[in-house]
Amino acid sequence: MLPAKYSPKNVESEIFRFWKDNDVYRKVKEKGGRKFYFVDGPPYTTGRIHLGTAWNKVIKDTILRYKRMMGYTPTDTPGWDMHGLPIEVKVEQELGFRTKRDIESFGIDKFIEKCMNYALANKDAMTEQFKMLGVWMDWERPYMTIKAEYMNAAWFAIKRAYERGLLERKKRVVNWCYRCETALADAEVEYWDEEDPSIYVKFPVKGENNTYIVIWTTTPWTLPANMAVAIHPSLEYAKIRAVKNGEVEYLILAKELADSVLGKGDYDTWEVVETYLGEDLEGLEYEHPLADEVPIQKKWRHQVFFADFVTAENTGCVHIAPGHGVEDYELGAEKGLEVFNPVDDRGIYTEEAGKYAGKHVKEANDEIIDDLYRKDLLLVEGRVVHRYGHCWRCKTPIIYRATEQWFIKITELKDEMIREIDMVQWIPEWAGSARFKEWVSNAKDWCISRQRYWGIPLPIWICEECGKIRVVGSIEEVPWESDLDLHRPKIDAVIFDCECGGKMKRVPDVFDVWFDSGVASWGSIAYPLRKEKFEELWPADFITEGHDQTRGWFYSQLGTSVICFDKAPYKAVLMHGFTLDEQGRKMSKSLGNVVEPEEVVGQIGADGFRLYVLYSAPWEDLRFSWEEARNVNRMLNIVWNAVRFAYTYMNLDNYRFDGEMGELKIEDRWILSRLESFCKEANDAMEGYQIHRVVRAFFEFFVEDFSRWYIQLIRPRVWEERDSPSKIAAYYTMFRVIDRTMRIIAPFAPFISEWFYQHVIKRFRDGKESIFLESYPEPEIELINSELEEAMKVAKDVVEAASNARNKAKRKLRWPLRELVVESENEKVRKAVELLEEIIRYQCNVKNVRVVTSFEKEVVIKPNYKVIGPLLKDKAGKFADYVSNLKEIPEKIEFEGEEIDSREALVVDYKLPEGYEYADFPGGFVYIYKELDDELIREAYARELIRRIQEMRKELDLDVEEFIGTTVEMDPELVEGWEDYIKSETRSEKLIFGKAEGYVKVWDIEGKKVKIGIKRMS
RNA sequence: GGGCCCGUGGCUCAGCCUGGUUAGAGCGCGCGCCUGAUAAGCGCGAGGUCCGGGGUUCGAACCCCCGCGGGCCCA
Repeated sequence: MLPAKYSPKNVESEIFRFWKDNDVYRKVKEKGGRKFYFVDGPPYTTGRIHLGTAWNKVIKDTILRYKRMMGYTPTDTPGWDMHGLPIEVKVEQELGFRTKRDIESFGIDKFIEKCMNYALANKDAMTEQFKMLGVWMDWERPYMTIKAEYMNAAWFAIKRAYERGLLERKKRVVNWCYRCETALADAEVEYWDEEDPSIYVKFPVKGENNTYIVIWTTTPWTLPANMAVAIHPSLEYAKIRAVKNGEVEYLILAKELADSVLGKGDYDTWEVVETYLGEDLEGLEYEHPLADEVPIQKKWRHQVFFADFVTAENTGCVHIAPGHGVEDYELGAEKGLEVFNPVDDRGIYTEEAGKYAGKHVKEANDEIIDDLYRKDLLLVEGRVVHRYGHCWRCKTPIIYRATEQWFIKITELKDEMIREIDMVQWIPEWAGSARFKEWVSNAKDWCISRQRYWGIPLPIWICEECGKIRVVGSIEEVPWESDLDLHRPKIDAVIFDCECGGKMKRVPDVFDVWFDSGVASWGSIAYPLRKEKFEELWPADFITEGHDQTRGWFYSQLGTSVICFDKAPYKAVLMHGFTLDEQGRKMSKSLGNVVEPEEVVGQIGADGFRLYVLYSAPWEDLRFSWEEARNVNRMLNIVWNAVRFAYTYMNLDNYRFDGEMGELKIEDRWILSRLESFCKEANDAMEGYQIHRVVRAFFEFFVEDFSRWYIQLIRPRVWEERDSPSKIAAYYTMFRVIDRTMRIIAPFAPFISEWFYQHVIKRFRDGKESIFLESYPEPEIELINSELEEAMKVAKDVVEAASNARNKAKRKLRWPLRELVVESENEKVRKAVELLEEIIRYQCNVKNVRVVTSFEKEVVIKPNYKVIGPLLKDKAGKFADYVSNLKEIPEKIEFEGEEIDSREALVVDYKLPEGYEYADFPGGFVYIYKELDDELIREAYARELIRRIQEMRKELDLDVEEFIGTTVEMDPELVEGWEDYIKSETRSEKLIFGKAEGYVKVWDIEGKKVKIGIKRMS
């Protein structure tokens, strides 16, 4: 016997042990087959997996297992993204560090060691979590971004970029984190709402008294670096005469914005005295508002320029600081402005900032506002809530700073990248054609340098004497012994001799971590250090990641790959969604709505977890719901029960699956057809990576068709004689269904399918060591009989309708009825009912089934009181009289001068011949004859009796085959003629009407007291 | 301001690409039923302006356009 209840825990621990003890994973891998290059997007080694990463790996594992069963040997090297700021920040926190100086004095070597150990420990912890989900990857041999052979892949790429003229060192405004003291890529900036100062500042126009250009800013700290004002050439500007406390001043700003701006200040009156287009203002000079505080500003001329990016917002005049803004910088470059940046790495003003030197920019805001106020250059001061960028790891607000950085000129590669996007199969299609293309076409040059420690060192050496650059493209050009010794500070000690006789030193920067993972498609197979695999496999056949990777890994890989090979590194990309909580919110610690994968697995098992996450469309966000997760578990329980049913009887009969079909009955042919239809659906869906369709089809087939319908139909057949051809057919059919279905669903639910393979499938036929050494079933199309499938649908509908009619007639199913009539004008329906008449008769518990095109019933038209009541009030009664004379529904009703919609006001009922009840179904109507005669009642009583004896047998915990003696205290006439039936159904050797003996219970059958006694015979 | 996605009973979601009976499922709710797969299971019922508005079409949840609401990303 199989365990009565499905216990995921027991199933999983047994299978884990089985796989481990027998080294199954290795055997499956060694089976060999066609190549399939899968690249794992490396999760960052945070130490814990969350629902999203768990979902991600489950999708991957399902695809890999499917591919293996399809005869491929997919690469299944898991990856780990191990460098970067997040780990540095963690280690810094652990050590209580606040700045880079703390790290330097602690020792970079020791710091790096800490980071490495931290990353490695996290990797190990996460590996265990992934294993728990049943993910079969080569955990012993992962690829890691910290390995020399991997770092080599990044060096190779940067060298290629350099050779192609795509690597550039330039001063640019970058996102800067002053806590981490490093540049950040756009992808590393996270936006959320924050409150900042919002100030309107008056810039004095040169040579004119009391005349000002008005600008607006949320970053007062950038004003010391102001170099210009930008306006839009075709926007209308105005000079406003404004009066405050009797004093007059003139303000220049966009005309349409004047009232709203002036209204904020404390002016008494104002009026437009002059208007001009932006272009008339070009070249207008002004004095820097903080020229006294920042003396160096007196060196430069300040004037007004055009810029297209100016919009009619705020004042229409934009403060330009080329050292602190991307657009500012670009405008500055165009107009030849100085890139003035008086802020250092830590966000502290340098000496150049004059009076503000030594202050932190965020602290200087207030002082600058005060100074402006004191000088009467502050029109108004307020606060504003707006979206502002933050360092995505340490959450510090970023600032913009012009610094020297290393860039990849993505802008020159865009066309090629976009062309390559079209060569890739995207699932869903819009992930590539819309979302990713949009991102790439807006991409800017990629800043790849970081002023940090824990990362792949930039392999760029510069001569201190002549400035010559050497980009190293292979680790073989530098001394290295072990896997892990290419990090800082060791690599910093490598010095080359320059042709000029000078010394070449390495640029101290490390790579942006996105560059690390960007080279995964060859780094993971150690190219170019080793070449064979690359030549055989590249590019990847398939990758899958969440939609956040549009700007992440999909992008970084495409960029590096186009640089190195002019080609996309992947052929197919499945983009999946995000996991959210039930309300659709992000899961976060602060909201307290985080659900841990272990928690889910603990409740419903790994198979349950997997099927739950694979149940909905992968590209949609997944709102996690415990309710739904448990529901999947319930369905698995039905699967368990269905298999257990089959097993129980096949086992009892020592069944052997040898291809002998016996005599297949129509329901057998039906479920075998459905099996192949399901199999076809699964195969088709998997080819298009429509994973959820397989899971849905599986439950539909196995729970709905096999368990709820087929097994109900064949229950009597498993009690037939051992060599009965009909029973053999049932066994053959059930076995085939289970065998094939388990193999189809194995990639999705590996534990339960392996368990059934070991305990059920191999019990009745020879097999392989593991289900994963079997091949994935391909549909046998010739067994599909769509007409029969259609017909069975009709039969099911009829049975449902009959059940409905019984409900109305208050006739429970145990009570047999004389007749069931199906009324339909549809030829297909009639044929189906005739074909499956026996099934309908048995399922509906009726003696006779009849099909007619038209049943003798009378149409009765009644008023719909719900509608006409409120409408006609006291006239409703009169209306009812009027309606009672109608023979058919008229199009329109004119009643007492009112026009009434007949569809709303009338309801149709049918008057049936005496004794019938009806219900409708999609093909027509079903009628049952509900009257009982003595013969039916005797049968009904017999069944009532049987049912109770069965329950008593169970209460005594009797074996199914055990014989009993039964004594019943009731009028024997009630079941006359059914004695043998009762005896055989209940395995009673004797049935005596007399004093109840043995295990005795008193029952109430339809109001009659009946005492039943049973006892064991042996 | 831009791009993408989403909006279907109280809840979670299929269906939409490829238009075609009366729009489905599960959960929840109400009423029943069944029972040697059984601390399960099954049926029936109530509950839907398929976000709104226009268009294309003989026909739109589905295709197109314009809105509204939500999410993500970008500015």
